[in-house]
Amino acid sequence: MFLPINNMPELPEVETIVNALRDGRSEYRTSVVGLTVSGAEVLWVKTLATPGEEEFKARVREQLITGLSRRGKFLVFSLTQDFFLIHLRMSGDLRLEDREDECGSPKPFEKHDRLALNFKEGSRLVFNDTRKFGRAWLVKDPAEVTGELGPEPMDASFTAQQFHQMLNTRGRLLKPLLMDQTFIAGLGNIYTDEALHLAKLHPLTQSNEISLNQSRRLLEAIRAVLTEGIRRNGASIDWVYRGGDFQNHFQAYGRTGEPCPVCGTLIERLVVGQRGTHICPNCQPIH
DNA sequence: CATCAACCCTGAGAGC
DNA sequence: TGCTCTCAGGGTTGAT
Repeated sequence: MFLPINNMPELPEVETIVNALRDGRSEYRTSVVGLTVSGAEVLWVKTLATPGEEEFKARVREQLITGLSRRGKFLVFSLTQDFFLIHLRMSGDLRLEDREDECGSPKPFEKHDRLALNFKEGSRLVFNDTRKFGRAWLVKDPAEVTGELGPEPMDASFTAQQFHQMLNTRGRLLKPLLMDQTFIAGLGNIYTDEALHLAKLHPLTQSNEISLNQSRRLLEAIRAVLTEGIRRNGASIDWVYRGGDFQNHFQAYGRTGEPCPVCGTLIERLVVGQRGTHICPNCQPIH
């Protein structure tokens, strides 16, 4: 059975990293908020989406990190003059570490390190990304990057009625639509499969055939799996995000051929929208 | 507007 | 053992 070695950060993983990095918890011993950038190092130029390397290095210098938040799967660092955004994509990860070891000699970069912000305080934030899919932006307005994103699923002002309306005004297959970041922000392959299983909906259902009750159930399921992901990460970021036994908690994702925890029927794998998809054929019948 | 395939990459695992 | 081949993943882009 295929199990991800990589992080595959979705909304809960990004939320966990943002909270830990902002509050100086878990492996991040201090907060990044309050640190001042003294310089930047670009180890893989394509990781930097915008601006170009030289402008980035010049512009980011002397800026103070005043805040850190999340929008969809993007980390959004507020700086004195700009916003610095990071998308971890498949394999991205962030380290906050001292630039020197115990002996006072410069700490070398690790394999797959792509980008680093050095701080006046002596530490650095390193973006490590094995598969090079991750990206970073330095922009005046975060909307330049996140402007097209759909609503935040955990936003309390986002209602089932709105969700139902959105589903019904599009004629799309349910799973690809949920993974479309301009439709709703933050869901990836894992949490989409989990939410559909919990809501007892088939991924190939037409979005405009979803009833108000099903929309309500689906939104509740999305919130439940995201909340569970956040809660578990919050309880134990290291083993969750670093790939411990977190997959044991999934009901459908990655469990091809294993019994559905609800009814015992064997989980099946299909491909929907070019993505590996896991369903219980009994709990999630095609309508 | 919706769908689909190619692309960006690496490393794990299979087959030989 | 070591080689080659296939495949997984999120999101962007361009064709239909």
